[in-house]
Amino acid sequence: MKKEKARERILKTAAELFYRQGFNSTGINQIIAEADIAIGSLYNHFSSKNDLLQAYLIMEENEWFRGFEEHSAGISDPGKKIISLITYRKKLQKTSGFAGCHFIKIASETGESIPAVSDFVKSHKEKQKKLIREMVQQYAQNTALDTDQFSEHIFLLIEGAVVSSTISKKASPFDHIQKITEAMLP
Amino acid sequence: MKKEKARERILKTAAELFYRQGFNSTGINQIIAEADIAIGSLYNHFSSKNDLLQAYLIMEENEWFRGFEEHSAGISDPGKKIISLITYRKKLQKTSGFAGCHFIKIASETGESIPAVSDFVKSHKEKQKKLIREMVQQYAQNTALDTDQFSEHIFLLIEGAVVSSTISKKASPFDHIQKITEAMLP
DNA sequence: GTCTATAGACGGATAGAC
DNA sequence: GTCTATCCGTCTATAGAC
Repeated sequence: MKKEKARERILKTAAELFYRQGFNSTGINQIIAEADIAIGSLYNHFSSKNDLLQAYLIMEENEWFRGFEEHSAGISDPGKKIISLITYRKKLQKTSGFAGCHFIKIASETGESIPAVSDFVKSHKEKQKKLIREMVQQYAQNTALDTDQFSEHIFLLIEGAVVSSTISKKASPFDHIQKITEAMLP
Repeated sequence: MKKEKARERILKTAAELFYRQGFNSTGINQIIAEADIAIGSLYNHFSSKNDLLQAYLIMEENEWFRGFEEHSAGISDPGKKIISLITYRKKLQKTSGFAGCHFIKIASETGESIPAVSDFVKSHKEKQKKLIREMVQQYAQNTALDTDQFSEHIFLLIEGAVVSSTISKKASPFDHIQKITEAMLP
C-alpha cells in the first residue's frame, strides 16, 4: 500500500481546497501546484475532477465517523453520548474556523447537477440520523419517550446549529442546543 | 422608472440561474443569452458579476419579507403567526422544488471569499431571528416563557428543517417541527 | 445605451516522451 | 507512472462602432 503516497497527497490537497474555496472555485491547476504533482499523475489516479470530488466525500465521511468514535470513546452513559455528538460538531466547527459541514456545503453548491453527489450527501445524512436514533433508543429504554420524534428533533437542532454557526462564526448555537437537549432528557 | 426594464430582466434571469445552478457555475454568457441582452448592456447596468450577485441578494431579501407578510396576512393570533413562518418556509421549499434557502446556498458556496456577501447573509439571518423574537414576545406576554431561548430554539429548528428538506427533497421536516413547536406553545 | 468583436487568463482534459 | 506541452472551450471584462 506504499504506492498510495501520491494519491493521498492529491486527495488531501484537493479536500482542503474544496472545503475552503468550494469545488467550482478550485481548479485542477491549483490542486497540482499545491500538491506538487504533475497533471498527468493526477489523471492517472483520478479519472476526472468529479471522480476526485467523490473520493473526497468518501474520505470525509469515514473521517467524520472515526472522529466521533474517538470523541465519544469511553462515554457509556447514553444521555452523555447524545450530548457528546453536539460537542463533537461544535469541536469540528471551532477547529475549522466555522467553515461548515462538508456535505451541506457541497450539496448547496452543486444542487442536483451531479446525482452521485446529491445521492451521497442524502445517504450520509441518513447515516447521521441512524446514529442518533440508535443512541436515543439506547437512552430511552423503558421510558415512554417517542424515540423517532425525539431523534428527529435532535438531528434538526444540530443541523440548524451547524448552519447558523457557519454564518455567524460563533459557537453559541451549540451551547444553546446543548441546554435545550439536556432539558429534554428526562 | 420605465428605464429599469432591461435591468430587471437581467436581474431576474441571473437570480434564477444563481439559485438553480449556483453562482460559480453560471456564466455571464448564459445570463445574457437567456435574458436576450448584449453583454455591453449588462456591464452598463452592473459593474461586475459580483455586483450582480449583491443586487440578487437584496432582491431576494425584499421578496422574502414581502412574501411572509403576504403569507401571514390576516393572522392575528401570535401562536398561529409563529406557525405560519414554518408553513411559509415549507411553501417556499415546495414551490422551488426543495432548492434550498438562497442565503444559505450562497454562503455555502462563497464562504468568506466575498466579504460583502458573507456580511449580507449574516445580517439577513439576524433579521429573521429578530422577526421570530418579536413574534415570540408578542405571544409570551404575561407568561414565564424565556423568549430569547424559545426564539433561538424555533430559529434553529427552522434552519435545520430547511437544510434537511433540501437534501432529502421531502417536506416532512417541516411537519415535524410544526408538531414540536405546537407542543411547546403553552 | 445597446450592439459586436475580441482580449487575456484560466478551465478540464489528453498525448506522447521518458 | 510521472513528466511537459498543448488542445480547445469558456471565463470575466473591455473597446469601439453605431
